[in-house]
Amino acid sequence: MTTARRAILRALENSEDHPDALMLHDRAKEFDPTIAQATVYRTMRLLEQEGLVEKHDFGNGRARYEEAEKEQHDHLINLSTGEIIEFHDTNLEALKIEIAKRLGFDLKDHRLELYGVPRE
Amino acid sequence: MTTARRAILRALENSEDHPDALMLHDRAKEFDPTIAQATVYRTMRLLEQEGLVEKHDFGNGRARYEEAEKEQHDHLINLSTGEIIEFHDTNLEALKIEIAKRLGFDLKDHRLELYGVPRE
DNA sequence: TCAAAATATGCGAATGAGTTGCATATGCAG
DNA sequence: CTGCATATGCAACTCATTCGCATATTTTGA
Ligand SMILES: [Mn+2]
Ligand SMILES: [Mn+2]
Ligand SMILES: [Zn+2]
Ligand SMILES: [Zn+2]
Repeated sequence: MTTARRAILRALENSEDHPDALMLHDRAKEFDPTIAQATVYRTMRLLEQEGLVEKHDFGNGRARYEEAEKEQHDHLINLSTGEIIEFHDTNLEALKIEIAKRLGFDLKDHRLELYGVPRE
Repeated sequence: MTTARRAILRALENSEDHPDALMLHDRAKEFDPTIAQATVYRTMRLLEQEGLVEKHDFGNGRARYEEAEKEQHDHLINLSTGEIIEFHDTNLEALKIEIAKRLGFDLKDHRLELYGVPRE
């Protein structure tokens, strides 16, 4: 456990949004001003492999991250503002598993994003 | 409508899978041997913007394409083989719309991929 | 049918997120 | 403390995709 890693972990804990690696780099600098981007990339890869972090691709070119501990949820992206809204739906979870099963598979992972505009 | 574009369209029509730009380039060469990769990229971007093609990211680095649709479907990726299985579920479609509505949004787009391994 | 205007192409160079080699610095076990 | 294992910073690299530009093809419309 190094200074750089502690800085990144803290940056992550303090984040309520879904930051990308560059944002995390900036935020981690507050705790370790000399930290390099490469270290952020390496650390995020490590954390993801260890299952401590979830990596998302919301289609803006850069991967976005969040701590894995939270309860299972999916995301709705507000196309007007870019805001990311988290939601959880039990029926949906069950349905995903059931669909996989119907096709002869055990569901190991999934990706679900909804893109919408606010209802006027 | 140019020779290059016709070649790409034909390559796409003849494809039953979800080819990436490089695969399409190879396949299009059959109809226009001098076609350049840049043209494939440009044309796919155009087709996507026109809504004639759907672009997917199945997490292998390269974007995958298919004709915009036959009928609405989602994808299950067999993690053991990489095979892509298409499926359609009415309940799921309805549920996605309903969830968006519940959150105060009109659903404009969505992305759903299931990743699974064959049940033993 | 033809020439000019409009568009698309091929090529190679550029981009940008992410990765990696390597010399140095840091962390940790003894 | 010391020594070895591991992580870091930096710069160079990768790889998919985009772009500039000179040239070629298509389209327009007289
Ligand atoms: Mn989820
Ligand atoms: Mn779909
Ligand atoms: Zn989230
Ligand atoms: Zn498909």
